[in-house]
Amino acid sequence: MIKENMTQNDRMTSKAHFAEKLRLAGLRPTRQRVAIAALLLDGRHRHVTADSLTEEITAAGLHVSGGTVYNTLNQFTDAGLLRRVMVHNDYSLFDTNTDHHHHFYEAENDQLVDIPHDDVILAQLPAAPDGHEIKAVDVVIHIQSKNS
Amino acid sequence: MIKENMTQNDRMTSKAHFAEKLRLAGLRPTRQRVAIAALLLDGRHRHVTADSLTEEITAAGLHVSGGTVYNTLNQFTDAGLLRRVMVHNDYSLFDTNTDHHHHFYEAENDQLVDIPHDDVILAQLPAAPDGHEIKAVDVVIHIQSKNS
DNA sequence: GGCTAGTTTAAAATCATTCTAAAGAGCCTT
DNA sequence: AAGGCTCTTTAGAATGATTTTAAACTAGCC
Repeated sequence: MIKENMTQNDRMTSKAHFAEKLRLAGLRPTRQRVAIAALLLDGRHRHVTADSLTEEITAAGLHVSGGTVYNTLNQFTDAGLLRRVMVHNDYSLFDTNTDHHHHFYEAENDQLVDIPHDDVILAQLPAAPDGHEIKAVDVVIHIQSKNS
Repeated sequence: MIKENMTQNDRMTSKAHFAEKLRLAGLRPTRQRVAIAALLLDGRHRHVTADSLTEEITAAGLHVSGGTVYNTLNQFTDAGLLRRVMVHNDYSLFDTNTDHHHHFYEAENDQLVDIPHDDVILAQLPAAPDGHEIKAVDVVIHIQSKNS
């Protein structure tokens, strides 16, 4: 999706690409949102926190205020560009992979690992309560290192 | 497990019952822990927060400091007497049902509903990463009211 | 070029949860 | 029943992630 060797022109193209992506999501493509989109929405699958994202932004020689980092993560999530993963409530984790997939979570190291989507989890789901419909199914498999 | 019409003697018996339960769990049966155990570990299945538990304690004409409510919930959870449910990260939810079961979660009303355990969820689980073993599998089915 | 609504900002506010240091209570031993 | 040692509880302060605030910007439109 994003090539290794980008020319100046490629960079501009991708910037426009992210701006367009934001517009389609109903978000005005501001400087900050485009910068964050370029970091998070490049197709790579990973998990970020408000903190780790701020570090990335800084490493890229940019600056975005803390409040905006939080707002942007929430807006991207609401727009379906990111997915919030619930594994603990110390802080929020966001997944750049919005496809339907599940996670292994190792509490010892607060480590989250994607479950390859071809490692299919077949589940016979119960019907949603009356008047309700299923929006999403989150499966978190808690793991721990073997004390062998 | 706990009868509707308890005599003074039954009450004392159940108090001893909870004290014993705590001892077996490796927890010294203090006044506060026994009181909370009597409220939470009576066999009824429900979901509580530090806040809702504090209200219950107050309603029962008792007082337990905030710090102790939190400590006790954590200790009960570590001892396997309660189960922590991860559905959002606004505050912690504890489930008095420690049996293996899953949940429906309705974000609109922050409502958590147990999935009847006979509504079996069959899942073909992937193998845990090398050197790890599966400790628990949490399934949360997010639901929303139909806009019919 | 300028308007206007939506956005960003730094700083303050919020809020659940944890920590602290001192006072209290199980419980074992005598 | 008293002593004592450790574990608990307590109220209040501290922490830390996240949200809110009010004022300074800016994207997109006329």
